[in-house]
Amino acid sequence: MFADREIATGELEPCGLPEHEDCGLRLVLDRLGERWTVMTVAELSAGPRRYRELQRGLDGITQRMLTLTVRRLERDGYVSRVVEPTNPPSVTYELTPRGKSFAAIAGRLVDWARVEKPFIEASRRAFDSRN
Amino acid sequence: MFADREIATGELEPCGLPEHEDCGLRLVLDRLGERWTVMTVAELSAGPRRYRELQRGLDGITQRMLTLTVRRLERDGYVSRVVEPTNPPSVTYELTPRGKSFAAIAGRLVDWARVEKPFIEASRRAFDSRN
DNA sequence: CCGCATCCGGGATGATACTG
DNA sequence: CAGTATCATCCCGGATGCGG
Repeated sequence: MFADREIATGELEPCGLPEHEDCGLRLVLDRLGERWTVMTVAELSAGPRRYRELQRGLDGITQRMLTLTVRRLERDGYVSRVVEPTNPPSVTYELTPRGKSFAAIAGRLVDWARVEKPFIEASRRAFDSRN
Repeated sequence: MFADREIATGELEPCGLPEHEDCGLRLVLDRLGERWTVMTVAELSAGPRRYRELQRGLDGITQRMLTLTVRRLERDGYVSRVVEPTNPPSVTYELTPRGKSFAAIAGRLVDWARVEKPFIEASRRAFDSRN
């Protein structure tokens, strides 16, 4: 798993890198783990959005968290931020090619999660009643 | 994206659920976002492991975090935990079918991350020097 | 060998208020 | 409209030590 490869030594490197490091995984997982990232990417995958639009689409997000989320996505190159110097200013967010590629992966996760949800919940209940 | 579906209202529900909820996403992302989950699953995808084996495979993990990580994976049904009542006891961890399915998704993430890593780092540097 | 208990710091998140 | 600033809170994760 984790892509085909040959292990000359017979030792399997689970992450697939000789350095036995975490590859660039943290780089990606750090974003993925944050509360609003996936929902924000999902929202933007439907098309460019302005700040308030985005906020309305993300039920319960605060302005602070929205700003932080899009900033970090911008920093990692998932999202582009375009400012129109009108008055009042208009800021539009849009997925970059990398963002769209990321969205495709995230989409699989979403679909998988939707299918597994009831079973995971059942597992938790079973585990909790055992303990 | 996020699987094909029709939107009767013309309104796109980014997460794909009428409830405009986060689907079962949090359920999955809560695990995925945790620091050792993916590496642990990767390790176990190479085969069953005993506690210490697992720890040796996960460079830098503390016992506390290892225990927490496998417990939560067990609770959600990704991992099965088998105790041999020997002396001293022997505990073996192994991926369940759900765990293997999850590992396949995580594997895509790992591969994607490995490819994108240098570009993401470059994006960060560019962003940081702009600000 | 396997795992739990306790203490602790830092980052993630949230509530609220304010600004060009 | 599109953010900052500030304060409070929570919990992950690390360090350490004990127990079966």
